Amino acid sequence: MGRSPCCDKNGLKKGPWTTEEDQKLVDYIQKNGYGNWRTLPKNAGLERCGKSCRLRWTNYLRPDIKRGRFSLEEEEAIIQLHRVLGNKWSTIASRLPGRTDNEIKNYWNTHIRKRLLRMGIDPVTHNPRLDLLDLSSILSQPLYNPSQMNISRLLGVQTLLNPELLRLATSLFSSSQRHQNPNFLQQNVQQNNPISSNSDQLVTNNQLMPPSMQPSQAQEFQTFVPFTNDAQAQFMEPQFTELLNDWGQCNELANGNYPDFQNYGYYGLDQFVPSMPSETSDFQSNGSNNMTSFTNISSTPASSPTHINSTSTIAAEEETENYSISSMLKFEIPDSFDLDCFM
DNA sequence: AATTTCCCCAACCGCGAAGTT
DNA sequence: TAACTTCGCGGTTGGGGAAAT
Repeated sequence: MGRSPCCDKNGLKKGPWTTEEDQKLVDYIQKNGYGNWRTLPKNAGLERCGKSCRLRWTNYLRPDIKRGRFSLEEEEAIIQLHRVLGNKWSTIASRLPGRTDNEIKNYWNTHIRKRLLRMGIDPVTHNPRLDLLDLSSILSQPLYNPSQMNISRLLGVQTLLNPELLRLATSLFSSSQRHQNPNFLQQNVQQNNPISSNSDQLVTNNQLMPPSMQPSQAQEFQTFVPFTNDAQAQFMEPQFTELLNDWGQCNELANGNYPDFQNYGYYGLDQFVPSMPSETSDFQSNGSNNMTSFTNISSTPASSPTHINSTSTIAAEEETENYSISSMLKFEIPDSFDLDCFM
């Protein structure tokens, strides 16, 4: 099918809309509706193309548009929906009453996406970024051969690799294991939530996460992240588990109390927040699984990545935002881990 | 105070899908 | 079935304000 211009552009105005134009458009639509965008501008007395009128109406003038900042709940919903839907902005917008696809897209690109990148998370896949560490090259090296593994070698490696990168590798490996096993997702979802058994169902069930989310709904949202420590461990190759054990010992030797992270996967890594001493981190013990854990608290600056922008208001804003993201993605990069160079 | 740089977001553009003739 | 029209989506741009220098 041949493309056709949306309208005759000769003499048609472009650029920002004036209040007079807005009023004309609103008045016309209130009286006549918006059946035919092509003929609408002429009938409404506007020197704009129909496309411009439609955009102005749907993105700005529509009476049901919500104004102002995105709430925490909305932000969480966007991230969760984006995880499943990708850049389907219109579909995402349909789950967020009062928000337009354009608004959500802008918010994603200017706020959420940047923060995910800063946290070392690929905003497309929602997984830790592969370019942070070429895991395959590591695993293909003789180092990966357990028979050749020893602490001294690992210590040598540590001079080349940031421990946090190694931690990322752990989660990446676990994630790749999950993808190689087609039953993994369903198994885990069923383990976590016997009601919902596939991601489509999850999306359908989450039209919009309400501001005051019920526990059951919260659980349903959480199943978007279908990783559990047990299941994670189940799919880890024994050799790699051994490798992780060694790494754990290695870190223990080097840094002191380093928890054994053989049971940590993508989901559980947030509880294994860095051995980096953090004066403001809330250190606590998780009695349910005997694993030492840190919990991120929104009021703990150290839980956030290093701020590029030092403005206090923005910093405070990001504290909350980072908490929002990290608490959902169950993944975090420590303050001292400079990711900017990877961006 | 002036200039530069950075960032946000409203608006535009190009394309494909769906509908119509 | 093909040609054409309309609509809607996602990516991109650039004007303007805020922040930094």
